[in-house]
Amino acid sequence: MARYQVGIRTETRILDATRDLLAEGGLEAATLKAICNRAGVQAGSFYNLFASKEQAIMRVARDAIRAVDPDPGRAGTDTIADLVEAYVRFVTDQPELARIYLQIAVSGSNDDSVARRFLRHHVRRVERFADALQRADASMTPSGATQMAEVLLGALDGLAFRWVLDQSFDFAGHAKAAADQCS
Amino acid sequence: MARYQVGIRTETRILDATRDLLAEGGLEAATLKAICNRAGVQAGSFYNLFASKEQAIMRVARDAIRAVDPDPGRAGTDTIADLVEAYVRFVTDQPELARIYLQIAVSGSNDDSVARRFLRHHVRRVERFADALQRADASMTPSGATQMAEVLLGALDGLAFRWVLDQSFDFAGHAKAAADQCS
DNA sequence: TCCAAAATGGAGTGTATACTCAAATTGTCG
DNA sequence: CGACAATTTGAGTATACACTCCATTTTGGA
Repeated sequence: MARYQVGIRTETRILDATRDLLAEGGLEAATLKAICNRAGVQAGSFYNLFASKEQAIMRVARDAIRAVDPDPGRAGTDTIADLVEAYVRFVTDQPELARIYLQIAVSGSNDDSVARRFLRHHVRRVERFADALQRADASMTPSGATQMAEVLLGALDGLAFRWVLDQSFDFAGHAKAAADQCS
Repeated sequence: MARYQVGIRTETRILDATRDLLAEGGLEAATLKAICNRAGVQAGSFYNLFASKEQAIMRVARDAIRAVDPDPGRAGTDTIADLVEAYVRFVTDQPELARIYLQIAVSGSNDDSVARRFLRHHVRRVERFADALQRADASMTPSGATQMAEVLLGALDGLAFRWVLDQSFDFAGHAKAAADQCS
């Protein structure tokens, strides 16, 4: 029952290929054939390791979602500026991953586990932002901080969306402006 | 070359069918077969009127995008609250269209005219918002108003995105909170 | 060294899709 | 009416796709 090394290597090759294809051409480019070609593998091998194409894509997407979160080790100590900067860096460093993030979230997958996963991460981020807001301004009520965090994160998402459509947009500058409005 | 009435009627039937299908099941539900079935038309008739399926969808999407804009007749007189309310109403009244709006914009379509169209409308809306902001606070510089309008619209887009994923989210309330932060 | 489990190749299946075309039908106008 | 263009039909084409099957090869532990 123990897995062979070669199988594990093949798995990572497939995941790498999937990630690359998603980054280059979005969901539509990530066909089974394209994935197998790029991974240097035949369909049979793919299905020896993954139950479906979607499963491979979800593995990649899950990692992308995780990457949006700033360093979890610093939770409870980071400022709003830190958190915003981490978000901006993720989006600008990995624009295609950011697009995939949006694309999958909005694609109305038959399997809504995707949406739920996104939401879980979103909620966690909101908490982190709200925490930072409250540390900066002790007079803020918890629910007020949460609401403001939702708005700020919404703004970041929306500005990222806009930047994905038009990369000449000054995403970082507007993100900072959004953060400044919360002080 | 003059068009017969019957052809015009068929065209609207096809567009109605397309709109309904998009509203009910998103892009994935709007297959050629489904559109033709619902319109009571054969594939040949469809292609007598439209060059491609995408063309029909774009016609519907274009109208939907237009609908996001509040009454153009009141441009120059409406308040931020008016504009935000119009946005909220569009999203909550037509959730599927809002999803398609996001879906098409982010899909990295082979034809980037879609993205450009979205951007054009976005820029127009930003101007409208910036105008309202400046009317409310004359001390605001034009570029400051534009930046704030971008942030506010970004927040609305982001909050709408969140609402599309989780319709129990209080979109209207947070949208109002975002608007209030701009006063 | 042996062998069962794991991995692989690759042809093949089934299905859904957008789209075409020649022929038949229908609408308009002189 | 009669001619002719606009429209419609519906069977048909081409293609892309995810996925299966299974004989063969490779792996790694006993």
